[in-house]
Amino acid sequence: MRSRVICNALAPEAREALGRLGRIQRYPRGTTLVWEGEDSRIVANLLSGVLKLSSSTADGKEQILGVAYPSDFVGRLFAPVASYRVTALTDVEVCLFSRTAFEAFAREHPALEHALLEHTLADLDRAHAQLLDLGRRSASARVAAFLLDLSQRLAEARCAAAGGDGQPLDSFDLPLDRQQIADLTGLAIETVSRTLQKFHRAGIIALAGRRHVEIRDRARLATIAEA
Amino acid sequence: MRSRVICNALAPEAREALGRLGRIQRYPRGTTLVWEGEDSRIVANLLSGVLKLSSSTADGKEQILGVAYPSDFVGRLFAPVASYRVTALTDVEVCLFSRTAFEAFAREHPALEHALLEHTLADLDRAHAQLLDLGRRSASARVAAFLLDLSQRLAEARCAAAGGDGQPLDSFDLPLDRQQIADLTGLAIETVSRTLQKFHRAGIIALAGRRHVEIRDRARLATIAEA
DNA sequence: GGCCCGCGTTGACCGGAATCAAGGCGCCCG
DNA sequence: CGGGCGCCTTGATTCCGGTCAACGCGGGCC
Repeated sequence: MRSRVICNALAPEAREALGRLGRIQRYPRGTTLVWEGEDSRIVANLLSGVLKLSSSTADGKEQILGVAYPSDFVGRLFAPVASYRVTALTDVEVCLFSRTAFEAFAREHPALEHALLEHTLADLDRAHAQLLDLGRRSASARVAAFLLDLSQRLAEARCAAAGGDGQPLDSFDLPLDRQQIADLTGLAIETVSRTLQKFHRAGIIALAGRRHVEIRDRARLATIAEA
Repeated sequence: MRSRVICNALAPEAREALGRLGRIQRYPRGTTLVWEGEDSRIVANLLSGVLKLSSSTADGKEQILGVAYPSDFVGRLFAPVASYRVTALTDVEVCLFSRTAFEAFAREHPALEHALLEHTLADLDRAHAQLLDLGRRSASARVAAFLLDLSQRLAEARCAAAGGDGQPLDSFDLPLDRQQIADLTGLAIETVSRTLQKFHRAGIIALAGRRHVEIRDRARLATIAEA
């Protein structure tokens, strides 16, 4: 399996040239890096931490479109305005590029555009899965699917960073608070809370503190997520 | 504005070479070209007609992930299995390619991969808009948004084919029946029917026959779609 | 270590859309 | 032009999840 970091598609010298275009930047939890509707001037590679990509209705209800983990590429290439907001869910470290400079560089390096294409197709697959969830699944199924997806993606991010084995994690801290889980799953915060407690009482998961989760019965969770 | 057909990104000789890889094929309405979960062996360019891309839950509820119009590229590159079903909503004419042959050709032609990237990013934008709809909007807003989007995309497809001006159409035939609109908007068929009748009684649209729609008050429809 | 703020949980109630159940009627066929 | 099938509409009822409201409690801060 190839690395998930897009710049690894490049030869070492090209990678170094790209590195010179970018600059490392840190932001504290809660910072919004890009607002929906504003000029799309930057794109970024997420080095550490977790970002949310979100959009909202005119009357202020928010929907999280996706969550980015370390090694993910973030930003909308080839569009003058950003169509979603990008916010740090944890302290984050990103490698920022000027969108236009990055685009020009990509034009010169087909391998990079190829990697971006594969990455974007994977994002599209995830969006499709989320569409099925939001359109056709119950609250329980959505929360179960969220937990399973999170455990998988945290494991992948850890793998990309530290060379773990990519097996899903059974015990982890939620990078999202209850409201954010609600925004991701298209539910109300109370429904998220009730559903998590229901899983807890059923012995499917364990909850400790506000953020810690342990998956105790992955198979049952998967069954619930299917329906 | 560049053409929306991806092969127009190529120089004439390359376009001809690509043409030799593909073959034109017609299918009657209702044909499923690709099943979800089966080997992903083909990709295609839609020449005429309308396709739906859909996925379903274990218990059989369907969600339409997107609808493809003439000039759209369809299929999942770089994945061994198809993640969604592709079905003809009308009689269609497509230019079919072997997925692997197309991929190899794209590797040799960076301009094609670039066009595919832009196309995929546009698909992702549409999926994001649909996520906001399904997660956070009422039945009325979803149906209104569907009608507006359809009128826009039918106009674009007509533009790509016949050189129209790309202005949204106010009068058109629905390529989808009520059940398919329900599957696209994540609603029940009865809710779709009731909502359309409500718009009709309010004078926002006119309905004639089963398929014909005329948008009479686009501004009001847009307001409803926003909420 | 105690206090307090804000996130999370729980309960009561409500409402929008799903579901269940009949008809109506457009449209294709003979 | 008439019949009948299948799509569509309409109505009655249910129920899931949203909303409103109050309380609990974890964890940060003094």
